[in-house]
Amino acid sequence: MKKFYVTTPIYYPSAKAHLGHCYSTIAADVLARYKRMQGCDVKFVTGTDEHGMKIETCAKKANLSPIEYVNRIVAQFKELWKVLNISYDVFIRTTDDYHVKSVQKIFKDLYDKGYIYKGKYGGWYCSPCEAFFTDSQLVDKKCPDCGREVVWSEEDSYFFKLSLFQDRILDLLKNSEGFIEPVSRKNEMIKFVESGLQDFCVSRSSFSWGIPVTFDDKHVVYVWLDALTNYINAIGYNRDDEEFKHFWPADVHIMGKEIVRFHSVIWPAILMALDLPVPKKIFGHGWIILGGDKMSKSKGNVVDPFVLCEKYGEDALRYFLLKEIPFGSDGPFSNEAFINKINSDLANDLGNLLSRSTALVDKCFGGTLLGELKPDSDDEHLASLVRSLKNKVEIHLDNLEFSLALNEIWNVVAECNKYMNVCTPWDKKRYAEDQIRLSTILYNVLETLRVVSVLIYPFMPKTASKIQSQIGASRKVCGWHQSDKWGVLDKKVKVNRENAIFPRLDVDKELSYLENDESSEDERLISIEDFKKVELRVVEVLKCEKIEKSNKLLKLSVFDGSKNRTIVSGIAKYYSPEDMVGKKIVIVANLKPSKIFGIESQGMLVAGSDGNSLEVMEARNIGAGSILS
RNA sequence: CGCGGAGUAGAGCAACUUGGUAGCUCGCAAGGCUCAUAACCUUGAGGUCACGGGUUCAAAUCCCGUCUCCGCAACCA
Repeated sequence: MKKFYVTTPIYYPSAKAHLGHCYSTIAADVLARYKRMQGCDVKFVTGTDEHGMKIETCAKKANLSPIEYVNRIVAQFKELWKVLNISYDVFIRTTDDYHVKSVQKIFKDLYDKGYIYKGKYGGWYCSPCEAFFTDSQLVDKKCPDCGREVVWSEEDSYFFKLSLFQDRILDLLKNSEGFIEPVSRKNEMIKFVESGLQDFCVSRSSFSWGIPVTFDDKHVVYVWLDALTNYINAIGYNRDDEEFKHFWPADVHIMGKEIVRFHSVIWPAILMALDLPVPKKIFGHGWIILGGDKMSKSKGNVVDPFVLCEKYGEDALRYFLLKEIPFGSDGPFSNEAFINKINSDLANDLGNLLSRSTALVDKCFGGTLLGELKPDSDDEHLASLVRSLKNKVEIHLDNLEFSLALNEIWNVVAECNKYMNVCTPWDKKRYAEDQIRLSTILYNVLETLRVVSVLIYPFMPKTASKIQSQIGASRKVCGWHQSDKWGVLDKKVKVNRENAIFPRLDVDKELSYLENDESSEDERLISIEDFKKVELRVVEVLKCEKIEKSNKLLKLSVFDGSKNRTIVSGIAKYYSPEDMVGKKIVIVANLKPSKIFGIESQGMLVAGSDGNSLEVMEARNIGAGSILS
């Protein structure tokens, strides 16, 4: 059986996953599903790159250990992939034990072979930010983050001898057909390599959140040797030789164009140093541009993939990203374009085709076709288009031309809608004498839908199976290899008409929901009277304990100025009981008491959360019992 | 002169390598149909192809220059 190994980058969990992460991952998922359908032995790897100073800093800010911090964000990534129906085989974390061990061994091996040596790394250091910057990063010779003075500083570092590989890399870039795609990026990389490669730093001693260098405990492995080697470690390098040899080299690494350089220069050099083959293809896709006034106004957080999936289904998002933006070029995302695309392509074209055809089968034949066919010359055009569709889709998918593949499929959908308009199967007079012909027309439409459903499966798995269930196509006629056959569907097929697979959306309504514009803002405004109804009171925490069997809940005893109250709050993930005792915090004092986990909670504490971290509002200098206004 | 990409109908894009009446999708307008999710089908309106110059019988397409926008500039994850 042929193997196929596809990867996404491993993402940096310093903040929530965004649309760009979704884009790479969805593309990789489509390929993985496509190859599995074809019968390949597929390995699809994604994961997270969890080390580095930035994580260390973010964790400190959130008052967490680095591992606690990344655990939390990694959980969000995984949740998002679940929501998006991503069928990865391996989720590798650079904190995984097997990865850590392998990186240490790789580091040592390269050191022993002489590809890694000890040197000095210099940079502009900003001590409040604890960060190094290069000359070019400085803004007015000051720290680009905080604007303060920086000082030149040097530290010992291990370096990888990238310079040694210049000729071999250049040869690879120039002479390996299809190694970097799209080709425009290839020329860029060649220019870059020709300008001369310098050794790069592979260890740091200025922070500690990383994989320790086994033979020099001051140092941790820095970035690329840690991150890039995930691609071999995930499939068993230094651990499971058989598995590794089966899947390596990767068939394609998918990534955003900004990291093509590291994958096409540094990564092959590392592999060469390890005497391993280089990957077959590096594909650098374009970026999703978030434009438009409304979007930038609220800084892009309007585009929350979780919200989009929940509201419109993951298939709609998967479709939109791959259909609208040619893979390789940049393309815009806007809520408006997204909603419009759902309406035009998914509701009007595909959804409506399914709806009108199954409705007619119900109406004319009580849901079950006659079981006899009477072909006509009208059918030939449609049939031949359908038969040749699989081949076109495969060519485009093999070239990672997702949008072109979808174009071909939607051409057939449009052609099928035309076919119905020409054949007018709703015309009772026309077919009064010829029910078999009528049945045949509807059969042809369902057969087209069967093929379409199979071919869109990699893109929209859930939609594909919805269509198959509605047209009564059994699993055994929905294999990939049956998608270039015409007439496979049972001739006496019984349809199961159900709700619209993509209900038409009201654009204005959806936009105001998604963007919270003025009109809906009015409804959110409250009067001062409304506000005065809320009694905010400072209380002092006397006792605090974890509630047994719950993950999130703490039980607090507080003094509100006149009496003690019990408050149950879902902050256990962020605060330990010891943290809370003695704190003066703000509560909503006149909230109706309610029972949580069997305990009556007499108020609600006020806390702020950005989704990643949570902070309880404190009132340090106001006495317990004070009312806030 | 650091490197590279882009500027084409209201919007988003294609055509540029291999010069020859500017295509697609959405939107808009008119008509058809009425099975269907006010969906489907047909037709139409709308562009001096960023600007200036050059080569040519002929340039969005080749050459030179100008302007504007956007990435990259290596040790940033």
